Amino acid sequence: MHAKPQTIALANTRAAILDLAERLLQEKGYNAFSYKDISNPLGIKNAAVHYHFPTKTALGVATLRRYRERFQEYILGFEQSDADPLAKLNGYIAIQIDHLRNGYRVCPLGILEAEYNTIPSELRAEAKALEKEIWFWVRDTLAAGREQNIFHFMGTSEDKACLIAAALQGALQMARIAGASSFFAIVRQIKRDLGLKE
Amino acid sequence: MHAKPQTIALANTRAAILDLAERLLQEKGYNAFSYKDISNPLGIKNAAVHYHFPTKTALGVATLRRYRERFQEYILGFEQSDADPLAKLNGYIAIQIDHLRNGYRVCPLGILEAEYNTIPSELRAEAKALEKEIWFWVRDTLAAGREQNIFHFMGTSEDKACLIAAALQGALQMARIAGASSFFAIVRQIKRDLGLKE
DNA sequence: GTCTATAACGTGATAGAC
DNA sequence: GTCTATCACGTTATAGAC
Repeated sequence: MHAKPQTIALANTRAAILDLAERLLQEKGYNAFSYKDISNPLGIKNAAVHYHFPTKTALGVATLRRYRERFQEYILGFEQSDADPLAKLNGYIAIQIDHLRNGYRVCPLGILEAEYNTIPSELRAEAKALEKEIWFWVRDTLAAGREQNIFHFMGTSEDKACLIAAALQGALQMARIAGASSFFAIVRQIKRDLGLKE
Repeated sequence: MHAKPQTIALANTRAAILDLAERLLQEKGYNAFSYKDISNPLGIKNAAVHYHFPTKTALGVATLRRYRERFQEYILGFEQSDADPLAKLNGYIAIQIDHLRNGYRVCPLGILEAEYNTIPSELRAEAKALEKEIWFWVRDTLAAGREQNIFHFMGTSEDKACLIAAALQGALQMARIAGASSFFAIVRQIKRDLGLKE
């Protein structure tokens, strides 16, 4: 039996498009990237991109969904290894640091929230789903950490999860203007406000 | 002596354009609003907008500069009335609540940071100036509040100012997806983490 | 699957009349 | 100061050949 080269080629191109779309989304925003920004670097034509993703909305949705699935796998890894809450928090922060170091990308959520009134409803729905998952996970991690006397804070873990998620999202954006040091200042302060040792 | 009607007319149109541009900037972002979005509601033609602001860059810069000057006047009012640090912090939060209640607008800084890689350098410079002013003022307010035993927190007021500024910025954005309640959750938590009574 | 070619539209911007 | 008219360009998207 022979392998099916065309199927492989499809998967590769598709994945390459999604990789680039994800990067462009985080670097420039949904409105500010075009099919040309995708087809040119890949050495293909915009019609080829349309073959894989008929509309820009479909491309955006697929990009965000893949990002979300990757996040799910990431946190699943923590559950399977019985990681402690601090390791989980550090893991979430590590994702943001990765974005920061990778060309000052911002969280896709932050971009889509900023552009919220101008993006298609399908994209909004995907963003909502991602936001919910992140928030649930941060909240549970904070609650578990407090129960184990690792984190110390006043108020509900719901409120604290909102604060930390929003602060990290804002931190990545702020870093574009104020530099990477402002991002790390925020991470330091988040940890102090959880009663963690420096 | 007669008044000069044409001068007054100019000032009115100019101000009306800036009002609308500011709203559009905070609601849709810099890239997503057009001259048509401005001229149509005002009942004028796009050429008239170009008369007052030759380029979109000039319009964006003027919009942001006026926002910054208003902020300067706002904090000057606090200095002249010898307001205490808590009143100042609440004043800053009140600006954000005003944005939230006014059609889920976000902080202009947040929008411009998200679009940072796609906006003209003149706009970036204006955003930097605004960011600096806000940060200095929040930092000084936090430091004074700690000295007066009103605020209580670990770490430097520099770090804490970064955290609070980023969190409020992220809170306005998050509210678009998660609703206004998530914004107020973050405000509550910020105050708790400053050792303020509920 | 990818190409060429093109459609249909919106954009920022300008020239010149009033 | 505002208008009409127009330009040059970039955008998403489609039809049909290969």
